[in-house]
Amino acid sequence: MLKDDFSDLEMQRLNKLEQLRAIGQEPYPLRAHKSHTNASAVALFEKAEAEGSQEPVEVVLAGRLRAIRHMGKLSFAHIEDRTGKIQLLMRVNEIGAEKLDEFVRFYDLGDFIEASGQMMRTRRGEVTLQVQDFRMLSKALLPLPADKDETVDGEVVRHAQLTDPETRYRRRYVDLAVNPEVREIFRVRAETVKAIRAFLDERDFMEVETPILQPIYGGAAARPFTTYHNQLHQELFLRISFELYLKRLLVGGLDRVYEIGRDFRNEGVSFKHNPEFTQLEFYMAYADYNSIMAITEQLVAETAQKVLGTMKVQFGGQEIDLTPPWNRIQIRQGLIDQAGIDIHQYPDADSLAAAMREKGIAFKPDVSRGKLINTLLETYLEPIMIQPTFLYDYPRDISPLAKAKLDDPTTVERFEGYVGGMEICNAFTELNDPLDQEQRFLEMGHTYSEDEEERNPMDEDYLQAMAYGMPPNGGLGLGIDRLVMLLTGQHTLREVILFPHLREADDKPQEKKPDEK
RNA sequence: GGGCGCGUAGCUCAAUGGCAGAGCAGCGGCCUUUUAAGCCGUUUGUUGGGAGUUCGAUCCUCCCCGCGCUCACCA
Repeated sequence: MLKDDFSDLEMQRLNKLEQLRAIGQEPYPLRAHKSHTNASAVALFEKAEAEGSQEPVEVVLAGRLRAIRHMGKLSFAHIEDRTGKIQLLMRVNEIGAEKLDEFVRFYDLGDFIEASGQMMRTRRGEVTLQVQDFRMLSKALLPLPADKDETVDGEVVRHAQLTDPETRYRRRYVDLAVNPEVREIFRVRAETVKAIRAFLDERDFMEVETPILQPIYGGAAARPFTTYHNQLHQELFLRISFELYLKRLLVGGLDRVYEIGRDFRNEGVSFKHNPEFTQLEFYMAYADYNSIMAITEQLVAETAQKVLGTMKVQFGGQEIDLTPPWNRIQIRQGLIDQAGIDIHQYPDADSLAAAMREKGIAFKPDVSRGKLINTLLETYLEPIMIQPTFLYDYPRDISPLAKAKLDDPTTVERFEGYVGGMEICNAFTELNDPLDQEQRFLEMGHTYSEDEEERNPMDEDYLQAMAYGMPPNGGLGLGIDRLVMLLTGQHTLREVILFPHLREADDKPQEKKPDEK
């Protein structure tokens, strides 16, 4: 039972709850009767004040008790709702000794209360609700972390703030309840997604939903999560991307489609990787990677403007200017400049590997030319792309769904967008030639060994769809979580994902799982 | 998965191979304009879990759990 684990502190609160019931006060009443938000009550009072009105401003406010200061025959408190905090003043003159005593004895920080009365201004000038009556809306049995705010020269200084990351992520509700800046991050996140939708909707894109449980996964090089449908006796994969389904829709005449949703990748966790993450993908018929580049920088810049009111963000101690046009670096030229290697002089993996070895660059042996080039990108280019940059023209062998360049069959029309040294999007002129696509699938089958899980399986139905005719198109995948990191100045995905993945908390240490060795 | 670091009261953090502490929160008082309210008094704990060394372990050693950083992985 819940209360079996209660500490003395928590038992005290439970006692208070029972005492409230004993005097006929329901600690969890069915309904509240809040008439104003805290902010609107303040605004209402200030307006009346400005107009010199003598009419009392009567309101019913509700919120969570965040500060209590008892002073004998009166008590001050602050309650907080979604619009902020407001001070309550409870005087024995208005509410009577019995009611004041009730507040002192049975109400704790963290409780939700409702209070009615008239707005007034204290001697110190704070707009305050002078309480006529109040009641419990919800008794909190567990105490919230005891933070306290101090105002020094107008700056709010937080004391004893909840900072332990494990508590913050595992009990995000507590984190949100006591850390307003965390609530702000998720407000920005919600606004970001809203702005992206608006941007695409305005351009006649149609939002769609495609399968998350897929019989064949594809569209990215990643290991999938697997699951099983009991009735159908079918192995299923959680999608690693939306790509192949969205492009099928282009075949069906849906020229502009997008989806915002969750991808799942069974890989390591890091500051920029979470096993499930939110992705935007859109596909646009009759576009190519050049037009997608232009739309992408516009999308990100407009979103920042709408959400933050500026296209300049602070990230990693640097100011990043998202205003279009972004930098554009062709991979070959970028590597000539930064690594001193012209990849065109090394048409195969062996020769490129030799050149890299000569320069003392560490790399994994026995990988494709494309993967070697990718290593070069990560080493030489990624870290320096702080200001928004499109890196373009990728190796064909690591881009099986992108169309090759006319004058260079080893290179495809693909770009990735980097901001703050972090990849935020990936796009290409989509391959729409079914025979070429089939060839690519076959090549992937050779490039990756049978047991490599990021090997993309041949998707026969996708090929068939393409064989019916797919309009030329460009598509984009953009990591929403990473974009929100950028817009909120956070340096780990965990800060922008409400419930980030953590290892399972084990209350009974020493006990190994049965299947563990 | 590897390496490094961390885990002490509800929160933030001290401490020492020898009785485990402070502030806030809590509890009991005083207090009618406070706002980290103040003043007086007072309680907290399996020092993440287990084992070992030791007369004695929160401290040293080992194992386990969790978190963080980092490497690997991640077109």
